[in-house]
Amino acid sequence: MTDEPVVTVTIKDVARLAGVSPASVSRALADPRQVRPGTRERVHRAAAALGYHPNQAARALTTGRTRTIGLVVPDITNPIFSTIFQAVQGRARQSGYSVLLVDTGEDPATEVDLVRTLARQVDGFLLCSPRAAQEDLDPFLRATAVVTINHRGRRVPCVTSDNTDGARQAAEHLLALGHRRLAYVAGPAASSDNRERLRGLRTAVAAAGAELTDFTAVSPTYDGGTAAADLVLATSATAVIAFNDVIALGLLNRFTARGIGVPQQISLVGFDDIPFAAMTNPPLTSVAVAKQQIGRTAVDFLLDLLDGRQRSGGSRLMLPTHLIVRGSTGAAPATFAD
Amino acid sequence: MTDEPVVTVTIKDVARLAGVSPASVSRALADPRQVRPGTRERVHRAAAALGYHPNQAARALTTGRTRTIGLVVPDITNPIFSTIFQAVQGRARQSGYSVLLVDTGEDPATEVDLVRTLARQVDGFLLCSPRAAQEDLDPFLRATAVVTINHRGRRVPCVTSDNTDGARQAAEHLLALGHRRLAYVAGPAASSDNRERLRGLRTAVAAAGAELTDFTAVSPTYDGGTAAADLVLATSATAVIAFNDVIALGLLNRFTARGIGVPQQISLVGFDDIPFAAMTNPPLTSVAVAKQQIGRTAVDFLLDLLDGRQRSGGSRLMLPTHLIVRGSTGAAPATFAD
DNA sequence: CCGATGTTTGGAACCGATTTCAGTTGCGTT
DNA sequence: AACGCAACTGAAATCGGTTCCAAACATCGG
Repeated sequence: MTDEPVVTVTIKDVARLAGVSPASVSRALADPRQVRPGTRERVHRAAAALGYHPNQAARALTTGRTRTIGLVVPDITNPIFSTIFQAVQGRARQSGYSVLLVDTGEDPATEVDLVRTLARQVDGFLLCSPRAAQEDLDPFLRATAVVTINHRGRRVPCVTSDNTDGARQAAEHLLALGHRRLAYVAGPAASSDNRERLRGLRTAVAAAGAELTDFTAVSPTYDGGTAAADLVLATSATAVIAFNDVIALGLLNRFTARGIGVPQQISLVGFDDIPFAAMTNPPLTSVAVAKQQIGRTAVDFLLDLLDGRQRSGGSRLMLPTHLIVRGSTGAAPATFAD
Repeated sequence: MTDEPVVTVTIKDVARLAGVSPASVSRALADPRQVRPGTRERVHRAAAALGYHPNQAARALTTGRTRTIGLVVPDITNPIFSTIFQAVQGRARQSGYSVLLVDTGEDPATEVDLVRTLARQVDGFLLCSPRAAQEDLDPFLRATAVVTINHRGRRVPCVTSDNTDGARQAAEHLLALGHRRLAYVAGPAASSDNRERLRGLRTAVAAAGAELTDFTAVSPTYDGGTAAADLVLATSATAVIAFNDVIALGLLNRFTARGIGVPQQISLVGFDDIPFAAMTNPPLTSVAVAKQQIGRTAVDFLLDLLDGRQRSGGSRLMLPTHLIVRGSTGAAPATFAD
């Protein structure tokens, strides 16, 4: 109807058109109960007519809130993180927040650097699977609200998955299939997910009197997986658990290329249950985590923190995991004695 | 060394410590040539000691620049877009810009809505594979700088891929393998990529006197692909080209589930060459696009626009594509006459 | 009808930077 | 030593909102 403004329309323009002061415009828009119905009406009409949208920078300056949250992930091309991003964005938007996505490229130094420079631009951070040491991040986080995802920090709200139990499920599944020698292709040492997964495996494997070897992948990526494949094959393991699905896909690809049958000769389990896990041949058995809920809850925790709300039970949540059995796991091959 | 500030440190704090005015601090930090070496030195020392980082909101208010760019994508879980994000973030960071990522969920209405509400918070947008109609977006973009990716707009800078040629390469590859009946599983109608790919196919197929059927996938996703698979099988096509790799993976999965041999019974080609394309069984033949360069160039174009620079040759770039032949394409099956 | 109370409202201060403008300083000339 | 010019610096205005404060107004009870 009216022409869209080419120049920016400010609160003063609205005030002038509505015949009130800027203060009243601000009030009418922020909390309608503070002004008389008639005034409110005129202000809203004027704002709509001019297509007024408050300047976020100006608002941020007085309120100290940017209405932006930073989501820090190691690698957005890993579907686990892009899925979490979607959940985070969805929930954030409901509360009028935007999401500044930060990809650290799996590099702890970059992570620290980016967090430092962005700390003033966001109201809070969602640190997803941080790779940097807690103490390197701490200084910058003192002034900024933080919720960690996939990482149990000391006094920081966090939402995590029950990795230990997920690992247990994976191990017991394999043990039940007759596997006695398992291998774990680990992820980043700084990842608490990784430590917990390893711990879960160790416990279950030890309880069954079986054997577990572990390697650390050069990186938690597809290439890291292909590179680790030969190391795994050099052991006599009949089943491999990978730190995540992306590594598992790398392993699978190299195994197939080497003519090693999966699961005939070696069984394979991943973590995260990314969509692609179901698309491979054979489809990948994987430990599913509640990606959507992780993202949503993390935002809720962060907003609680920002608004000074307290959670009964504290802002710490551990979500259950569950094993999804697909075609990449099968009975242990018959071996020549043992 | 010094304690990190718990309260925010402003330009005044630095000024006081350095014994100069806030104005000089601003100058010393923004453009060192404007102040005397001695002053500059004291200011820098003071800023470092206090761990001063300028408040972006305050800066944005005066300068009118937020130093943030918005990257709008249909679906960040599609690796093509997450890879582009990484390239964009990398280049943006070099110039001191942050990236606000916006996932529209493939929905044109959401896209328009998000662009509208965020237009004031970013210096410019990178519209990646927009699904909304140009005229719906236009009003908001009049006031904001825009570069489109994978979309040729009328008077908007853009960086695209040579889809027509990529499609031609794919078609000719298949024709050379003896296929005479091809099918195209299309993407969103609003996508100019889609239109160009279809056009490229039509031209090449027509020139060879072969046949092309096309369907539109319900959505350019894995599920869209699996759903389209049966439609494709209902035709007598011996080769399928999918709008993108994600659809192709869905097709592949359903074909395999139906016991249809790829490429023995049907050949399959995707677009984008996402990393997962190489991991499937058989690995997917795909038309590669220059994801990294697309992202980088788009940022360059946008920054040029923001800084009022002119590009010789205009800010329009079309990058070459090339077919990567893998295992999902093979000779057309021998048919009972034809 | 008046004072007390409560609700609306506008003026002005403020958030933390940048930038204009004018004043000060330093330096090279003559 | 005085002058002019350039380089440097600080005070103050400004960006566009929010919010405190006090004034204006309306409402109510006595």
